[in-house]
Amino acid sequence: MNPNSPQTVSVTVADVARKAGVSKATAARVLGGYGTVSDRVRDAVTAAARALDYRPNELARSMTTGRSGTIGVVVGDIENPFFSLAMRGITDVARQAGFTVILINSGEDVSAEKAAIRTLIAKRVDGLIVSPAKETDVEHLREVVGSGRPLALLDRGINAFEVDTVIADDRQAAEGVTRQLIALGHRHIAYLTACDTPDHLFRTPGDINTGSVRRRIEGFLSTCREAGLGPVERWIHMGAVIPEQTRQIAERLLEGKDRPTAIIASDSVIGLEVFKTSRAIGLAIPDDLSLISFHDADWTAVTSPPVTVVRQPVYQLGEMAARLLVERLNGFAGPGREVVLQTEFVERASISSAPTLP
Amino acid sequence: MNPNSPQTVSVTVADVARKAGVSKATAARVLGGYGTVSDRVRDAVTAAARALDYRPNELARSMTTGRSGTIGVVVGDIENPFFSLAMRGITDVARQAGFTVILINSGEDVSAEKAAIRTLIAKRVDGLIVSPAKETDVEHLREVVGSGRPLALLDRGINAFEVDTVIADDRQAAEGVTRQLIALGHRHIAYLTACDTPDHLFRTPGDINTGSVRRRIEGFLSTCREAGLGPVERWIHMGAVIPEQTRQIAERLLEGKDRPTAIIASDSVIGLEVFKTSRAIGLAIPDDLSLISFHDADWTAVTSPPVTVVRQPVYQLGEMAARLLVERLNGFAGPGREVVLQTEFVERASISSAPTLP
DNA sequence: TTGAAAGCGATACCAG
DNA sequence: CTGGTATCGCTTTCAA
Repeated sequence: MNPNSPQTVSVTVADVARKAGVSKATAARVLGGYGTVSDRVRDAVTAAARALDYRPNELARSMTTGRSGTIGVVVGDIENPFFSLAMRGITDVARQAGFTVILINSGEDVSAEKAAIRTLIAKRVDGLIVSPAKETDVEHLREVVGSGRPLALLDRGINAFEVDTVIADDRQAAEGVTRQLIALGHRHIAYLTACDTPDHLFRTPGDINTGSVRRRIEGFLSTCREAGLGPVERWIHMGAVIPEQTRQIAERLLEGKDRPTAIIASDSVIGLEVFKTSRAIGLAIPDDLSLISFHDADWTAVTSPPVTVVRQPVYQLGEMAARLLVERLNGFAGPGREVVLQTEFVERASISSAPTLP
Repeated sequence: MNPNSPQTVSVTVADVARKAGVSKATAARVLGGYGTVSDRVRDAVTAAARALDYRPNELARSMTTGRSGTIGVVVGDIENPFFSLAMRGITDVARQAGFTVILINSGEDVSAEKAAIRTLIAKRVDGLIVSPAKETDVEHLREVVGSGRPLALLDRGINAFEVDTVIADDRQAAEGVTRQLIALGHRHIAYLTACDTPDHLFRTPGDINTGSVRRRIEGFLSTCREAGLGPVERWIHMGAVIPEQTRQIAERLLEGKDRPTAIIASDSVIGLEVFKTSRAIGLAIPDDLSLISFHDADWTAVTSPPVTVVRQPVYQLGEMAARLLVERLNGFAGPGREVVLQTEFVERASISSAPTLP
């Protein structure tokens, strides 16, 4: 058969074996690279395989070995630069370790996350990396570990049970920036996040389902309280899910009579929108308003003024999660590990001393 | 068995059948949702499945059906906002159509791309979406269609053989922006791209392996020539792969004696670096230098001045590629289709009349 | 070192 | 409507 002709039906080990004049088992041994075979036979089989353009069927292999060579990844939204960069870290490590990656977006929706995990288990992934949408609803994650598959959590931890977790030191980072703002004389600081509650009101950190954000808010609150500052719970504004909502929140905030002199944005998408809004309103950064954003997105360096940010080691977060998972896949069986990566405070020009308000 | 207990060995149709007191075939029919069964039996099997916490094994299913329910996607770099957004379009369509997505990064390297495709075929993906690193080296893509699997090309076409292709109207877009600059009096316009040749010198569009960029350059060149402008080939600068290289190119260009009065950046990463560099050098945009960038990245709207860009329908590019592929997967067998999506010229404030140079 | 044969977990055809 | 059985392509004992 012409090797270039469209190959409708795939050639199997049996075909190669026949052509090479050996048994199926022997052909499989050289094709699969296991067991021992004589050089003469190896050459014959290899030649036959090449002639027939043999392509191994990984599905069949997985059936018998029980390992699929794939890891499943569930993230909120691959379009988000945070996740796409973390994903790059994951895929790099995975490929190097010989694994392939199946990606599913949850859209930060728990039921979609559950469906995703079901699908991945059905596909018999060897392990999973998940960035859980909610820390309070984790039965499906428990099932994963129950199924015997290793699980690594990305950016958001679940204290409830023992799995490998990789997060950044969000709490300390939040404490640091808050302290900084307070030192500059700010007495009313707003914190904007995409997280939300049914009635859009913040009461306690327990209301926050996203671990990274909850830790930041805890740090923010405790630092404000230590400094004896006002009704800090009311300074936390939720529901900045899409730019339009963020804009509305920012407008209400900045045009109100008791406006904050500083804003902490929980991610770069929010930071960008706050930046735009304050400009639209005519407030000057940093003179009228100080702004600090989490996530060192590329645009933060080119605005006027450039934005002071908390740089998270996003690529490394993904890399480490994959590394921990691969270790498990290779047999490591110790207790769940929690890795906390350091953030970095990048000082630029969007914060200054608090203005003296009327 | 306690349903919460770690389930080391997976339960199969045979187990469910036994528990329900029916044959394997019958249990498989209700579990797989095919064939016909009586209500009584259906209930019994369903109950047994639930009690045993049965999880279907998609691998086994794929073995017999020959369909894996997965599509493979090979992109240059998922970290790049262009690809991550396109990927979002792909995954959205795929999920809705009941497919799952395996993602592999090629790093714009052809040999990695080849390996990726081998892997994906071994995993028996039902179809592939590829953004080919080089248009001149496509034997492996030919093999894909030879294997009987549908293939869709993203952002970069291969005229050589018939597959579905989705691109943007890069050529017209480039013509448009070039015409605009010429109308504003610019007589020396530079084009910066990440594409490269061994000696870093541009000679003909044939040197450009990335289809989208080649088409833009063709449009740029022909428009300049029509206007009777200078040594246009020398206005094309290659090798702006990483920010550092881009900076060097931009510095050399802007500090040279015959400096261009306008720059077209082939993507937003390059545009960002040109913006930074011109500011560092002390050239004012748009008075000293006009800048137009491809890709409407989010930062382009918040700089001072905001940057004029060519907006590409990136999400839709991915969406459409997936849509075409899914159609094939559902049996469509017509000839290869080429879909060209419209770009949009977003006029902001980074271009103006050419300055009168000394 | 090699071969025969038994799975892996589903689907699908053919009888009954 | 239900059951028996061959089959998918590969791995993996177990003997020879």
